[in-house]
Amino acid sequence: MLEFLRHIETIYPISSKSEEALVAISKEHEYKKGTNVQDIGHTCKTIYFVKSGVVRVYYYKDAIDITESFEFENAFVARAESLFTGKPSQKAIEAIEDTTMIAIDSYRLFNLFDNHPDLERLFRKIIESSYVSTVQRIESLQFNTAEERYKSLLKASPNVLKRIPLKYIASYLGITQVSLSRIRGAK
Amino acid sequence: MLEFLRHIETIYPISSKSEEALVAISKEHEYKKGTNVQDIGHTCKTIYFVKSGVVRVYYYKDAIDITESFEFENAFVARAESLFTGKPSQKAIEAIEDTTMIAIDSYRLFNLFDNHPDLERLFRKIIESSYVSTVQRIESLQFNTAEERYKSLLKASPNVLKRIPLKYIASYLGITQVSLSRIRGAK
DNA sequence: GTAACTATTTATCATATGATAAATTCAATC
DNA sequence: GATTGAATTTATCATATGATAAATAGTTAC
Repeated sequence: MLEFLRHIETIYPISSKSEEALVAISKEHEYKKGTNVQDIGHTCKTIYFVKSGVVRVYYYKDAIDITESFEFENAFVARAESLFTGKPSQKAIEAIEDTTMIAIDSYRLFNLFDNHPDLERLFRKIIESSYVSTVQRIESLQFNTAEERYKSLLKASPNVLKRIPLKYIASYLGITQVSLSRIRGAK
Repeated sequence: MLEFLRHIETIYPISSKSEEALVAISKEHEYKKGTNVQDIGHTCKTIYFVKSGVVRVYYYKDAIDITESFEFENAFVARAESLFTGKPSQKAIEAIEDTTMIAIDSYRLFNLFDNHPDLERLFRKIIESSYVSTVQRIESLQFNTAEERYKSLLKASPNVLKRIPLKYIASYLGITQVSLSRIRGAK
């Protein structure tokens, strides 16, 4: 749990009482490569923190597997559209490597907010930065070519390329696996 | 200000003291059709609430005007990437119709959060739902065709079509104006 | 109400990406 | 370490969308 608390401190430092309360509703879990952390159709009641490994969020469009996002060490993952609305999610979370995650019970977390305003602030800030990166992603999908998107991903997160199968990267970029391969080949 | 407070109540009801504090840092402004509410290069220190009218957020890519989003009555607008990072924004906000907005001073708002946790919760919820819609927009840009995107926009917000010039809708959908015209014509 | 300007449509041609299939490389399992 | 299956690349053809230009429709300002 120490890494978890250390990472949180870089976002927004919270009191030791709040730390204790947060730890009390959090549990560490391990997932083998290739297994689902959460399944499609399940209502999201957990916010995860990736301690080690990588996960992806994916869904199906016309029976085709589409990767919505990746999350590496020291990042939070949840299926916001289900977490914040209470509806079943159309997405799944899968471990791409053997992954250790810290699972935070969202129901109990939201209840903590009443007596721990610093926790609410922490999670507000987490959502804020997720929001900012999501908006940037829209810009990239709106008018950049597939090649531009690939190159800026490569520049921004070279580790993605090293640790993630290309087929997942392709759908993340909004193109087919074959197209991505062609773009890489073109040099 | 009444509509403003009434709308807020539908998101998360706040105490009357918090209402007062919020009103104290908010001001009503009017913008003529076609004028910029905020310019490119300006650091965003204001959160706007659209009372009447429509605005769009836009930026330039290779000297081409791209509309990132529209906001109608009873919606909040801000340039998050600047507001939350303190950096100058690469985007502008423009009134598409004569528009009345309520401008909330973000610096003073964030300071209020310490003594008004209900205000912080309100704005956390506002960001949460913005985040959810942004993620849905990514899905639509990731693997839907231009025609699918146009049709679902038409279905989801028929008023967009009525009140927004097509050239703005085109770039919002990630296509050129000419392509959008073709898609509409194809019928 | 006309002139000037802007928005939208239509047409033509070019190109990036999709779809499909096959070949190759890589990885996992016994 | 050979076999099997999965991931990636390569090739071919089809198509949606881009780029450009010109025509038409609609709006604004005097």
